[in-house]
Amino acid sequence: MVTSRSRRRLSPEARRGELIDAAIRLLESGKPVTNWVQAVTAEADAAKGTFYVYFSSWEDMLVAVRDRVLSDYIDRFRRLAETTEPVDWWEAIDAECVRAIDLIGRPGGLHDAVFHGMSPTTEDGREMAEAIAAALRRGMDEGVFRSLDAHMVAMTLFAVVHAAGDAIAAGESREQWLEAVRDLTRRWLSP
Amino acid sequence: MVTSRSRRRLSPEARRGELIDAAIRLLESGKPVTNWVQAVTAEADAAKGTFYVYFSSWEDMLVAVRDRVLSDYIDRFRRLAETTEPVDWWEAIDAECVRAIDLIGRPGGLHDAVFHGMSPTTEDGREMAEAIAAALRRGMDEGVFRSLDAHMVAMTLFAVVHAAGDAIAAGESREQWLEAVRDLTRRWLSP
Amino acid sequence: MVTSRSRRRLSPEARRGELIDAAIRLLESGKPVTNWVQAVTAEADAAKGTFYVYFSSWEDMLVAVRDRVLSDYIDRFRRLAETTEPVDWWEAIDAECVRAIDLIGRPGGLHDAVFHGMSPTTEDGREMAEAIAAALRRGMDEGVFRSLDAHMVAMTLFAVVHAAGDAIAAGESREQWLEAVRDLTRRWLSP
Amino acid sequence: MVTSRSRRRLSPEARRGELIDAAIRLLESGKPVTNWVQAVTAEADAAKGTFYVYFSSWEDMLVAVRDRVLSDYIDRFRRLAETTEPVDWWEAIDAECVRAIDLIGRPGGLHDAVFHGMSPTTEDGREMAEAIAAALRRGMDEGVFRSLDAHMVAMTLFAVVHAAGDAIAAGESREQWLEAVRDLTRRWLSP
DNA sequence: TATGAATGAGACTTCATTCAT
DNA sequence: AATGAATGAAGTCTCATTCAT
Repeated sequence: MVTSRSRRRLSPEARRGELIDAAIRLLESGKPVTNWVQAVTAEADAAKGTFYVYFSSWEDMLVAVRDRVLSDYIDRFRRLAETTEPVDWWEAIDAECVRAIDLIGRPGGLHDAVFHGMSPTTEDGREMAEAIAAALRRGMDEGVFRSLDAHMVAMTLFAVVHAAGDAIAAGESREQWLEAVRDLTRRWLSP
Repeated sequence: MVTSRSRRRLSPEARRGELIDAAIRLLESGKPVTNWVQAVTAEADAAKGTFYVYFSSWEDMLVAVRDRVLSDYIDRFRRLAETTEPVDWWEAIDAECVRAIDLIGRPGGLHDAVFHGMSPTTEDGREMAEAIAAALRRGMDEGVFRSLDAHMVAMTLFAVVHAAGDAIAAGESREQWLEAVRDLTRRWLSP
Repeated sequence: MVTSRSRRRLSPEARRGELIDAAIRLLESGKPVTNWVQAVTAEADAAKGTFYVYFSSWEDMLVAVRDRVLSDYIDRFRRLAETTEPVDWWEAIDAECVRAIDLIGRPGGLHDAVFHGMSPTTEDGREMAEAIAAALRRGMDEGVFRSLDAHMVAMTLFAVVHAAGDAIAAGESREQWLEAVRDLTRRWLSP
Repeated sequence: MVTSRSRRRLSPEARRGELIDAAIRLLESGKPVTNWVQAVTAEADAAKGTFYVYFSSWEDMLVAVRDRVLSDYIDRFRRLAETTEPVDWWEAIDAECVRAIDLIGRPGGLHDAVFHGMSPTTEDGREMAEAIAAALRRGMDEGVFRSLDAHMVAMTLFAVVHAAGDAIAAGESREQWLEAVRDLTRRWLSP
């Protein structure tokens, strides 16, 4: 298979983006990969050496992937925490849970690569937890949620959502798990 | 470093046990290890080749470690589910949660090595989940807990306890997390 | 599979013989074996260590196997060379060729283990070649065979027989090869 | 011994060639080698890992060596079989025998590595045997050789030549063996 | 004599990373 | 900026051989 790729000159931004995209694609595909650097560059139609022009190591790439995946979430929670519009907190929390469960439940190793070992000690972990906690705090302030330690609620919620996603990925019923999580949050967070 | 170790002849059982012990010790220590087989045999005061007399690969050892760690739990839950004595279900659930949190919260990679990727699809995962669910079911039958899908409650509880343990391992307050989990279970499972 | 074999005390002769038998059985079986010492002792229903009571190394065993297999041949050729009875040399050579071809043609790695690398430089090789040559020399002396360098004829014959055996082992027609060898010897050795 | 070799960047073709050359050199040298990959890369002034860029295993390399060594032969026989020029078959067969005997007789393990176990079942074996047989068939058609199964003649001839080469490598007289083979072919193949 | 648990040198292989072009 | 050939440290695993019992 001689895919004689000729030198493709791209802007650094674009090339870096293509590599991250390729990594995410592979991570999501769930195919077992051992030789990551080679697999990613092949997928991105770039040469192996090009990888190291943009990332200093494989760990570095993983950080980039995590950033990309999380920034979406974090942004949305920040907006929730900072908006001046009125927010339907129950609807918001349900929607975010579903969204997260579906991301995690998607078969493939993406969420694992992104979340595994992501404790509140990591930079990313803290940022994510804080964004969620900030939103929850507003819901508590407005009296919609019971007053609890928002940080701990955020972490716990994250764990629950994770479990649901895993179970769904393992073949259990999505509907039942969504309902179960909804039931749990209602019981737990209602004043 | 020639630690000219003399040949120690042990019964297969004993030697296998020593190797598992050594593995658990290292896993718990949290020291970063890359070359596990060599590290474990060194720790167990055995030769590298001896490892392969008892385990066909590192994965195989991990299974043995998991078995060892889980069997304790599973036994206790089975006893709860089968006893004819009256059980104080709230006390039981609290006690088990504390115990689990403390195991997981113990610094080091043991619980991670044992539990990571342990979904209800794995043999061990299913066995554990079932043992917990069976106990919960009795609590529900006796009307102490609300009637819910015991399997899902078990999995979720496991995730929550895991999160608590992780947080504690990361330095957060044990007391506050224990209290939070207690509060969650009360709210969630009370009829 | 706990074949709890209890200590079987055998005369050294008998035990050694059993081990050689087992080795030949395995060699003949053609099953791919990597761990020979272990395979042979298992087959002989003996402990691994017992092997080294009778053989100083695996090479040593191979020598014993070779001796066993060859001694038969050598004896027969010696008898041919030394008998005072009249010999039908054409019949004798045909019979020996068939016998050798059938040994070699028997599927399995025995003949390979025994003959591979057996050049006239090895002790065994020289002995075998000499025995054959001695018999041929008598056939020549009696005028039945053409006068040729008996040693070279022996070696060449050996090679031809080997090729025939291999071909048969590889699935070609035994009858045709036997006939071809017979034709070759007639043409080549007739005065 | 730190032979701080600097990085030599070669075209894949060139590097692969150098590795094969090195392997042939070692094979011919007859030195006992256990760790082939390491020995070959050292000989080729390359790093161990480089070997696996071009060959997936030592077996793979052996195939390449065989191809290299055999292609010469096969080509020559094919040409003989296909030429429209008149061919002096006796001269041709003598020349090829001498050539083959000299290759095999060259001390060292090359021919052994290449030919051992090369039965007519292997791809290469069949190809080689067929090329020889095709040439012989033409000699038979032209009435120079007696009519025989060309395939069997080819295999047998191969074996005889092999024996001669081995004997010469073991120190016997080249002249006598060449003469013996010549005598054999004359007797056997003349109409 | 017999056992089988223990050994460790070393073979094989992988893959993140480097660097000459 | 881009390439891809080259590297070698590091890991996994095998198996003939040893030796305490």
